[in-house]
Amino acid sequence: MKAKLEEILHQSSRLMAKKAYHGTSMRDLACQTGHSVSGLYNYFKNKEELLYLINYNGFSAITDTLNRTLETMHGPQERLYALIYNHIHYFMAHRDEMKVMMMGTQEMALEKSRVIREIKDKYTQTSQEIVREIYQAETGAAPDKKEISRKTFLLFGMMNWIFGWYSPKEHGDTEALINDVYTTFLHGLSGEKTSFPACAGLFKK
Amino acid sequence: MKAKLEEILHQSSRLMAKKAYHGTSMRDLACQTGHSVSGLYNYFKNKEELLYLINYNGFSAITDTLNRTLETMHGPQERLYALIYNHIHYFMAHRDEMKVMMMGTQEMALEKSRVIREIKDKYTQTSQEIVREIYQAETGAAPDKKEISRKTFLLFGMMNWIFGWYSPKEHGDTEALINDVYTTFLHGLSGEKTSFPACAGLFKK
DNA sequence: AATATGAATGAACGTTCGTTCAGAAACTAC
DNA sequence: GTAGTTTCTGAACGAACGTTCATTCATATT
Repeated sequence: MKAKLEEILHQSSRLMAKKAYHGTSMRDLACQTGHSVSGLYNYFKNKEELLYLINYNGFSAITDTLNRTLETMHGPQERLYALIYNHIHYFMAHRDEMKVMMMGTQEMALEKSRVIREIKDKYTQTSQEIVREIYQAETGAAPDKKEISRKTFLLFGMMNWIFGWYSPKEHGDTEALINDVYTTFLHGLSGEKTSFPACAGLFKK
Repeated sequence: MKAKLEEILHQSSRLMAKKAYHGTSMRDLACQTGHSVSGLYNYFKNKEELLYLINYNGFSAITDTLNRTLETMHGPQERLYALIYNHIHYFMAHRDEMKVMMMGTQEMALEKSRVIREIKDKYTQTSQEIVREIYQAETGAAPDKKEISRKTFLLFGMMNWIFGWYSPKEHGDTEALINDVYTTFLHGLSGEKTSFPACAGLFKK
């Protein structure tokens, strides 16, 4: 009953990860899950709700495990590592769901997309807080709000883009990946600013 | 004539950036461009070709400007900065196109997707070469192929994810963003590896 | 003025879309 | 074995999809 919905959500993620939301038809999904088309509607109200449930379950899971982990960690570096470890490990175990979750909430009803946005905002806020703490701990300087925001999103970029290229065979195991992200971000954060004003002028708009 | 196709491609990017490929209908596009539905077919063979042209023009432009710029730059740091500057500036000026280009080539005919993949592969190769050079220059160590590959993709992640969050008002101007990416990656690359083996055990699978 | 050329159109084609619904099938409880 | 309940299904719905085509329109050439 509940397990069947979970299976439908997973298969739905597999299809939508390949062909996107509008490219995946209810008939495709019925074929993939072994149900009839009409039978699927016993488990959810409509197609749009599928997208919502995948997003809701995914983002809820990732924030829940992070918050539970952070309760026992208080050092800035450990907390940053926990954030990265949690994020990447979740997405490694749910790559199709991840891709669907990256697609945005455009196709959802307004109220549903607001629920998802709130979870994401809270996750972003937690992450920015961790980045702010470690910035202060590493540099001792007063953190600029815009800069913290930018750098947090750069971290997200490194982590979220993984689904587009990573394969263990070609790029090493997950631990190496996590360490690269952690090392890159930590040292990058505390590195002194280096600009190339002379260089920038060389490019024509 | 050619200008009208360019305009159609741009409007197509705008729509597809919002609603994805399958979510954008020929009728939507006709309405957006002011043409009739059938009139659009004077400018391209079919809908799938639209996706191809957006991708081809975009990736061609970005690689062409990069290659032209790299011809006059020989220092590893300058070359890295040029890569980042070129990538981010192009995507800032073509955000909708960028989003479409990130959607992948799943909906294209096989031969067309192969053309796109070849351009992307060459761009990746050039970037990896730059990263390899700077890794050697900064650390003096022999570069591990897998590590270079991973870190190059982390750089791409920081840059490609920008379209999902950046707004000048909230996160500062483009130059600050470019500098953050450059600084983060440069210092992150040469930073010594820091791992948390004790920490990793704290997480349950 | 007549003709040739390419651009643009409305109507229609056959498919496929998400969704519904009356009823069959399967399972429980008495 | 019968009645009640839940699970599932095939057929069908109207709407929207990408694409085609016989025309019309606009412009340029002779």
